[in-house]
Amino acid sequence: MYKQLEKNYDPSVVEDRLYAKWIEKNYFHAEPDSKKEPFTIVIPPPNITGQLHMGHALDNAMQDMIIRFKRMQGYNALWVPGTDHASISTEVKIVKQMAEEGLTKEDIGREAFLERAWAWKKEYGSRIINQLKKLGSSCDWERERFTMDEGLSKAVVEVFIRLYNKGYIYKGEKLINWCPTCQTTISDAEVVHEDKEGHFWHIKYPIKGTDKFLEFATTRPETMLGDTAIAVNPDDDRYTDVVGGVCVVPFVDREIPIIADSYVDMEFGTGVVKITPAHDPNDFEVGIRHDLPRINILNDDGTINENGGKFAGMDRYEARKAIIDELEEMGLYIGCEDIKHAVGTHDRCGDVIEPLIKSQWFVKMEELAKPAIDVLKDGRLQFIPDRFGKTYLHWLDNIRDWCISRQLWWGHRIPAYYCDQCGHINVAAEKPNHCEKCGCKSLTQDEDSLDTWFSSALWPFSTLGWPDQTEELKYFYPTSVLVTGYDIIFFWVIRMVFSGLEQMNDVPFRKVLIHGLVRDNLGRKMSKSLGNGVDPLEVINEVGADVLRLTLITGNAPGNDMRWREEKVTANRNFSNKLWNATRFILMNFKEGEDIKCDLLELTDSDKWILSKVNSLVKNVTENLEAYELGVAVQNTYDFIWDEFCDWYIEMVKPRLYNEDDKTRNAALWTLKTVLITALKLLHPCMPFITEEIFCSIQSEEESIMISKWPEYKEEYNFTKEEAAIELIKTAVKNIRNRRAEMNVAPSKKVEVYVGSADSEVRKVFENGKVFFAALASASDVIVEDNAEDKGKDFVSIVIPGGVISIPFAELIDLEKEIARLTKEKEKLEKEVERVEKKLSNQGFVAKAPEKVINEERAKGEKYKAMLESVEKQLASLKSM
RNA sequence: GGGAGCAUAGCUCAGCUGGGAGAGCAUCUGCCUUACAAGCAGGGGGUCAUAGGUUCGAGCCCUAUUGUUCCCACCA
Repeated sequence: MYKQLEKNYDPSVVEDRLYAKWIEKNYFHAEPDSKKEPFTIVIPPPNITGQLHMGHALDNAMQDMIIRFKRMQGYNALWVPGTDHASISTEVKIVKQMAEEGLTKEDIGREAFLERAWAWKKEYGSRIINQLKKLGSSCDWERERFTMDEGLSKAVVEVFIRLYNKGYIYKGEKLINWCPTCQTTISDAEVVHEDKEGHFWHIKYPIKGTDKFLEFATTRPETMLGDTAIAVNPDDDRYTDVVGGVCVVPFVDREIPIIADSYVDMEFGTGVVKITPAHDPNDFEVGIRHDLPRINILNDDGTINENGGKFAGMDRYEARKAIIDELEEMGLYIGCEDIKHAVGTHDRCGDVIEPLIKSQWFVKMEELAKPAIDVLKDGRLQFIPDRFGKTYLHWLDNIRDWCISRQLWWGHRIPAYYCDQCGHINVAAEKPNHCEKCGCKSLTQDEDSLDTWFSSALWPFSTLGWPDQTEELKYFYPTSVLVTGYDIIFFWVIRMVFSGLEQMNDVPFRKVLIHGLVRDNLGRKMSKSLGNGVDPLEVINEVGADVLRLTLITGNAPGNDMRWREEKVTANRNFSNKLWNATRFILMNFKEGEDIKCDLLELTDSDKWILSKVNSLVKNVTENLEAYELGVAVQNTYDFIWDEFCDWYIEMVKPRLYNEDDKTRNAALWTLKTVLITALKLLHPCMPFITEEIFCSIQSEEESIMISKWPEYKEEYNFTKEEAAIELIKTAVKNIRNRRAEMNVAPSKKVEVYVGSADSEVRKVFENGKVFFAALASASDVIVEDNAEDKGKDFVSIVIPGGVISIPFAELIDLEKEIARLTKEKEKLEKEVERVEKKLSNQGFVAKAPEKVINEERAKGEKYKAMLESVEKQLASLKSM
């Protein structure tokens, strides 16, 4: 009936075995079922290029914890897994791989390239999935999806067409972010502004027809090759006479107007700004206002193009230097100052982004953003913690159109077909036979592909079958909660929200649980370049997934970053060891075929105490999990198991277990088992493996803890009186241990302990708890008596609430020390009494504080007064010796 | 320039709607007590950043200040 446990718990063996069992039993799978309430999570799909790092481990540990909790609670819990094609990352990897063979994309062509990419996906795409399994993730693997699989690609095309037909997607010539390294456009969200050391070059342009100059400063001198105006503020008296004049751009000898525009800040620098509409967002706007030409001076690889005259062909930085050199020779260079300024860089490759004008595809955001703002404001969407809602709103309030086309091959190709005859754009799921405008049969598909995030934006509904109206979609959408890091709100969360609202007319998820970053032990970001990353798989190999998960879940609040500390791992490993050994101990005491059914009436005070404790814990943990306070929930379970259950209850129960004749032995066994199973269930969502292993060893009715019923708070397990009784005994035990330690009494020395109290209730408590009280207090015998008077010089006395404990330590007593100790005790109690009395004599307190608080204070006051009286008596008696 | 977070024991961090300051690690003392030395028992250590305010009562709410971290932003 009961399987004895191995001496040591070996996660490396157990975890794989149990995971295989869960898979085999199909526990992770969920089907629509109108009789049950759904609870859905979609995984933030990891990149197929990715390897599991601590961020993934945290994110997925949290999701698994939530989904396991909900599954046990009786929800129809579905966790949809999958991966993202990660267009840029993957393409870069494949290009690199080809480069080693001396090949380029152009060499092999689009089709062959895509073949390679799919082969790559096939080989590496499952890697991170297997790593998620090692973590214990209870995803429904039958529903695993990939952003480029057939169904999801269909969804992408469908959304593109719908948005295009509504006018939300358009193609236009705009200033975009260009990455010269990756040779593609990127969205605003992918540009990170980094403070970099740079130079501020002061230059002057000659004013045509005069011998005067206009002086200005720039951080990018090479852009002067594309200057089409020079601007001053209309209110700037210094320049009123030159406005309307013309400057000459050196090298290219272009004549450009001197214009007045309020965008120019008079206070800054010389109050003169060169205008390059083709390479600067502000200048672009100025250019529109003044109808200026836009001259692009850059090639896609970041070199200067033919518009750069003699500098054509040079790299942008090379040209920068050459221009300064030549300006100096021409006497147009004034000087240079070192400055620190924000430079836009590509988040993937780190290269400096060049703003330039290209014809690209955009999603018009204004209309789409509105409902996304509304759902947060009206509470249909909620961030945990709340504050991230502000980040979300701020971004949406300032949103600009989303550039979705990428000059990449790996991804969803834009479903737009240009008529070779009339140039009309035909947007359709399949290549049309003829142009819808002119009927011409020759059409060419757009070469570009879509931003990776365009497909992941659809993830919450595309994975459930959309655009088909599947049962899954109807049942599981909207999903319940999205778990992700704060660094991904802009990229993904926002785009899923407006996409869900637009296509499904409902939020994609009701809640967004935000977590922070896992940093190294010095608080630095884990990064490849620093080499400070901790590999979660190594941690799993060493201590198991349970301990990894426990370490990630505990000790930090939602949304906050956490530090990875080796000591914490060790402490948590020790906890799992503690749990294992506690179970071993319990199982050792069960006998084959023993009946452990038990009536509540058979329970002792201590049984009721721990039952009552675990009952409160059930309530507490459930509430915390429901509020997504995962760390608090687990911490409370941890504390309960270690402190209350192991350190106190098991110790209390030992004498009963060791004594075959003890009539309450069965009650003890029943309580041990009941409490342990309850605690295991509470711990299961966080530590799925060890709890399953123990659960299956200690009881035989159910086949798995993960499909067992989540414990519920039961009023009949609420034993307030017994709780108080045991707390009193604990106080007595602690005091006795303390005194013994202070007096250096060897733990092996056992002496009688007298408990004196005038209160029959108190006497009853100690009578009832005599057996374990003796064991815990190293007593050879416990004598409970109604005499609470001091026992004189042969005894050490300890005052506890409601009574006095006396221990015969005559030979150990140092009268002076004892008097000093009691005097200190007396002073302490006097202070307490004073504090309570002050509080109770405060009219405001008595009038306004809740009754419960006042009563508690009164009770404390009485308790302390009685104890003080007792201490005073003792002191007097000692002093008289 | 705008916004947010953090500041609690030597270290790393909890502290849920305001009712007498907690954990882990570290440290000191004593224990191989038949589940666990990856353990047990006991101790020391905090005017909860500073200054005001609200309240009967503030680590928690409000205001300001200091330090620190992060996010957003087109000052050339």
